[in-house]
Amino acid sequence: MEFGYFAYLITIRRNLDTSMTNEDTLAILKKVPLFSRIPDAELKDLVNDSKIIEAPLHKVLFLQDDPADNFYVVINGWVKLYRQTKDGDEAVIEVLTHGQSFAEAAIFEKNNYPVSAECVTDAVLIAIKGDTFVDRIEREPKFAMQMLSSMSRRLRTHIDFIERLVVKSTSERLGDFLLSLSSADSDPEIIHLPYDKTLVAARLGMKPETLSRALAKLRSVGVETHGHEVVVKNHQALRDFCKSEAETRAVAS
Amino acid sequence: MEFGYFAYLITIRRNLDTSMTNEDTLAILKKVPLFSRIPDAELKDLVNDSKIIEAPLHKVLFLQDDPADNFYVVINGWVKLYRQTKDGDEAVIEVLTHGQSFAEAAIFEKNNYPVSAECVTDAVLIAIKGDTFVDRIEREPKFAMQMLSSMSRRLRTHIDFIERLVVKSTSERLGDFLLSLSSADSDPEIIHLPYDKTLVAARLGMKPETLSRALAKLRSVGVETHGHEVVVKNHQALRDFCKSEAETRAVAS
DNA sequence: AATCATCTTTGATTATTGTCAAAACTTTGC
DNA sequence: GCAAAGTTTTGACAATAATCAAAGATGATT
Repeated sequence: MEFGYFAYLITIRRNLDTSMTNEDTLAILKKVPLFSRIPDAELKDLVNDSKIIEAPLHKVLFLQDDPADNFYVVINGWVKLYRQTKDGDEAVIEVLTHGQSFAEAAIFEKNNYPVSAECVTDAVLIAIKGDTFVDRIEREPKFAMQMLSSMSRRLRTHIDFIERLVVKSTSERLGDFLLSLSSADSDPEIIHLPYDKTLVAARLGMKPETLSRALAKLRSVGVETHGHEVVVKNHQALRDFCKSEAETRAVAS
Repeated sequence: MEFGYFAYLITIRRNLDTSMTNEDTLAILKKVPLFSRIPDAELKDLVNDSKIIEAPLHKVLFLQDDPADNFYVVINGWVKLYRQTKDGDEAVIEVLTHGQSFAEAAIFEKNNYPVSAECVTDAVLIAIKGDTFVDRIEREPKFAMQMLSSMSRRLRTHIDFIERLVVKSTSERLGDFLLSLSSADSDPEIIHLPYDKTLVAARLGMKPETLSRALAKLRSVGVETHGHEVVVKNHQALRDFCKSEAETRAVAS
């Protein structure tokens, strides 16, 4: 599926260079898990509220406390959701990629965004107008159910994150993260870090220096690093090390 | 409103001692924010899926990974949601009280509970059968919207929690917590801790000893403790100390 | 290939929080 | 009112992670 998805996105990108037709947008929406079970007729309406956005690296999509007018689906690239305090400290809440939606929650109750969103790679997104979408939910229960499922999944990832912050050490959190990126179970596996180590650190609630040292600690359970490639030589040893229960994937598949 | 609510609950409790009628249950449901905007006719149906539960202190309502058959609304008392690791470490995710619902998310997608739930006082709750409720959502969009609102509020409290765990010190977190319990803004204010300090500590992601020391640190910004009573002598000083933005309330009002 | 900027690692040190043990304080039941 | 159980605080110490500074890598640009 990965390959099909990306091949597909190349087509999309070509279209973007000229201009998107409604049919293109519809085709994209159908690929998004959040909308996969929505009948075509409904989706066609939704296209009118949707805008495809090509955003460059570092593009800020919105800032926390901005009025929430849109919610987003990532088509391609990576987006970081974060909180910033007055004195410049940053807490990364999530880092999302293709197929994942965000800021759905904010469009209910005419709220403001609880986080800021910034592209950490060049990215392609769909922005969906909030107010009309809310109307649509009220009319089409399938939308509502999809939304509820999506939000309960998000809730779960937050709970996982909180648990780890509270009970796990930095290297255990890193181990969990690596396992969540793992797609095979056969030793050795080469894992490609999807983004900067600085961002990985932030995403795991630690400083870059600490990540470096956490990575060093994992060498004793057979984890080797070469730039963005991480080699896991013994999955079971790593799982044991971080007392890992079966993990939720960090990346959409 | 507080007083009305409690007076009301006394009535409920008397009824429980004998036995609950459907009318009693309906009256309770109408008081719950989650259902406040649902038409009576709909709520009457819901009563058939609902059960009033009187649970004693330490009663475990469900364990994480149990199949999620019900979701709950707290009528009275306090309930703790938590994660437990194999080696006995515990992460408290939330502590809830009257008017607040929980485990709604789990009933979608026929999932398992992501957390365990335990009463930390004697408590009265409504348990609502999940599967029929999901059907009801699909038929009645107002339910869906209420649910979505409720879940987006929960999402926000989790994001707040994550942010604090990542960027704030233990005493800043404690300060935030006290401010969230604060109902007046006039100095001095006496705040009553709603539950054990051990639980407050867990709820803030720290050890009891650390809470004790955090409390000691806050003395320098005019916070005094006498058992479960905490006196805030200077709200502004406390706010400055924990760089507090306007806070979400920790307790339903 | 050389330069600049950025990212990553390492080292030395400090700050924060956790651990373990004991003492002080509360609460509850008798 | 006293014992027993449970909570909270304090003290000494250990472990963990952050900070600051510098040195190595890596990558992009010319």
